[in-house]
Amino acid sequence: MSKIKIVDIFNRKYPTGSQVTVHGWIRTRRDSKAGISFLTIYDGSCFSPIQAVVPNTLENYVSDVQNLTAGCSVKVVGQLVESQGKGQEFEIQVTNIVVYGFVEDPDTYPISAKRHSIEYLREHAHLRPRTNIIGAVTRVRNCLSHAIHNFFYDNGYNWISTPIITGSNCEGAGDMFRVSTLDMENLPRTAQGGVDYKQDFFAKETFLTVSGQLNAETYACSLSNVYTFGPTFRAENSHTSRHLAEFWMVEPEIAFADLEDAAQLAENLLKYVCKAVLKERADDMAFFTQRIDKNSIKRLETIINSVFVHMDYTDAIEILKNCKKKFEYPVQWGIDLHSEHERYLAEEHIGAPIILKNYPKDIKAFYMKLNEDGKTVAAMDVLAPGIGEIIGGSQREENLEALDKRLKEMGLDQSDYTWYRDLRKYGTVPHAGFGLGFERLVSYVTGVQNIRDVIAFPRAPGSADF
RNA sequence: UCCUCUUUAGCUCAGUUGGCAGAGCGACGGACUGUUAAUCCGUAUGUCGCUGGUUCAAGUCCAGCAAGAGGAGCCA
Repeated sequence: MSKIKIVDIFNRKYPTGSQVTVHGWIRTRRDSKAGISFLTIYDGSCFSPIQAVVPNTLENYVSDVQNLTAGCSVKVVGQLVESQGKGQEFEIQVTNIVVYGFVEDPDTYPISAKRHSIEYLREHAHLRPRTNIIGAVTRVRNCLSHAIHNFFYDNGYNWISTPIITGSNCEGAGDMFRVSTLDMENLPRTAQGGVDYKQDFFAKETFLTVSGQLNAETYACSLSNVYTFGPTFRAENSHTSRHLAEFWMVEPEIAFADLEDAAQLAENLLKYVCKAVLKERADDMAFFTQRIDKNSIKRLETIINSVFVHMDYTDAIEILKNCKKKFEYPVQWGIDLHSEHERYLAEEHIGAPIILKNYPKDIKAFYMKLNEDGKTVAAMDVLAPGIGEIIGGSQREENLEALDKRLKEMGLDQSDYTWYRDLRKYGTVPHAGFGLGFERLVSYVTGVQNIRDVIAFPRAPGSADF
């Protein structure tokens, strides 16, 4: 008698006739007057639940089995057999059942067997992993996460755990959360009346990171190929279906590489992880396709089988100018593209992910490599239909003189970037990288439209429950 | 931060011209059944988001507030 995972039953790890023990939770109970009850039990190991057939001859049939409702936790022991009924391959003929926990007041149990709105589930974030949809999202997310690590490991990348707490407030990617142990009710003051951060824990102002890129660059400039994969924090008041205050980001950084290398890496990575999901989570993807978004599987196949379209910003502007579509924001060279423009390019003009490259320098960050035209930088965005920017990256400016010029142009202080500038002083190399929003990837892959439903406990402005 | 929409039973939602608070599902009780989101019969369930106003009368009209959702901006 072995304690097993339900997934291994469907993987035929145990021959029919085996004695098995399954631990899990009740999805539904159906009683038959033939003297048996049918339980569907899930343990999270795969999408499908297992059916357990419980005879009324068990001594706790009336006291326990007859009182089982959705959400009760049980152990069932019995023989694995081919199902006598239609609808499932296998079932367990139960000889012993133990109830660990009943559901107190089933009438008010928030997760009934019926369908709930995704917003309702979000308000019960501690119970929603019990649902089909969040269970499936969780397994796909896990699969994507492992696929990312596998991809980089197989290609010789080192995973760098860059710091969560940063003393640099010049990472340049948005508003930051302050990290402090100072007593907010009684702040220490300098002689000038400002807050005296010398008395704070790190003896300076500190924040939560908005990007691991600058730190990752230091390791790329010695280990050649590295990546970070960790939490990222942005204190922006964004109230949309694709922003979180706390999210996970994948940031590869490659040395002796240019923008084209980074673009190729992005394409290879996306194709690799999509293949992994199709192969390893076919059950969950079938569910998403059936119930959430009928294009879920097709979308992955499109990514895998297509060559990503590359397009220069300058050409994109021409396409937008010459297309018949009316935009709210007028198009001209030099503007930052708006959602409506990116959507048109990815969804209508191409209909697949598109890599936009070489943006005007004035709308991009200081560290991006200035192109020979002197007007554009070697930046790229990967735009996915339906979700927008899923990857943003660039070749980095490796020339110290050019970097300093850009810092000055943008009103930034050289002295804040001492260690970053050192990389250009001592054996500088051309290098490039990008950031992939992990939750945006999970959202895109599953078809679950709100990013708050693809992370366990979403943090957003005005919302940090659980 | 701006614009739009939503808020009625445990859940999903109807509620007409201002006139007795409704349905489906779930829960509970029963019937039936190797069942499949079972089916059939029955029962109970309400601060109509909150506060104020108009009216003989407000779920419905008006004002304010709150929460949620979608879009914009910012970005991943």
